[in-house]
Amino acid sequence: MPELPEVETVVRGLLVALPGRRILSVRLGKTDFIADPKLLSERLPGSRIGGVSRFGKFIFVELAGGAHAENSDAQLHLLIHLGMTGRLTACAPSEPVLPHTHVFFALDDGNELRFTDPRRFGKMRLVTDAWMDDLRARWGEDALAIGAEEFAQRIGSRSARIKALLLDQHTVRGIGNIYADESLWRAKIHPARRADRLSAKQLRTLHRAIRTTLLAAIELKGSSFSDYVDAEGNPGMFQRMHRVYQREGKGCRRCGCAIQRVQIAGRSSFFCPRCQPAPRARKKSRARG
DNA sequence: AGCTCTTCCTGAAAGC
DNA sequence: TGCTTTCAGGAAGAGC
Repeated sequence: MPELPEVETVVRGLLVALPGRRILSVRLGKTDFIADPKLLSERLPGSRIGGVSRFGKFIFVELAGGAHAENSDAQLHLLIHLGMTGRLTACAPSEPVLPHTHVFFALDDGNELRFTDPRRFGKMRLVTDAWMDDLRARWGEDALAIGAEEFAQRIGSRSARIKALLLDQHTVRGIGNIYADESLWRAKIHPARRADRLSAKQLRTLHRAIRTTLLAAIELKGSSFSDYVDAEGNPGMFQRMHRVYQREGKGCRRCGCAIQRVQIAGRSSFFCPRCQPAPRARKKSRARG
């Protein structure tokens, strides 16, 4: 399940293989996850790849030129989301093709960029600079870029449960189920707590916990459970460091108490019942005086 | 408006 | 053993 650290790892790998390369041809398999497959095969051939960067869980591949590129306003770039099982790898064309590989880009150095995605929760589309500007302006800030103050501002006034907000990409971009649980455990905050009932100190602690967790995961090249691999096809190592995720019934690494699991926002949420105390139900307007 | 639930998809794992 | 059922999850869209 690629979240921010996994996507960051893929991008770092692609930065070695892609910038400066020209896309010679495009070959497509299933295309129901591509916004406009015809546009993709028409416009990409001839494009030169510039930078590769990450925004939340999106991979942004900057392009220059390409077929029918009359003016720079119409320059299209490639936006890719790995969804849950997406893999983006650069390799020799002679490498065996994994099942569910739906996109092949032939590159001018003889290598091939492939997109593999069994579940096809991934997304691929060509976007203009204006489209990207709009995305950056209207959607959440990247989880590693956001400051403590803006984080508290975006989160602190909301009545939704904190876990649901961390998963909502319109609030903060890049956090998924694994790193939401790991960050909340680190910050000692129960996933079902209402965001607007967290103290300012807890919001600061959570902001820091998210940064620490994400940066540590990037160091270890992400978490691999089922499908995730980096751009070279290697798994990450952070899953060995997980404190709560997928550890139901096992001992909390801080206090030894058995990790519990609840459903929040339709997702399994793992937490320590002792370190992360449950929210207490407030009684409505009890008669005073 | 804001929040939560449902849906998409496939393969691994659990259940019978 | 082999089939069926359940579950996992990102994010859009529906529903409340």
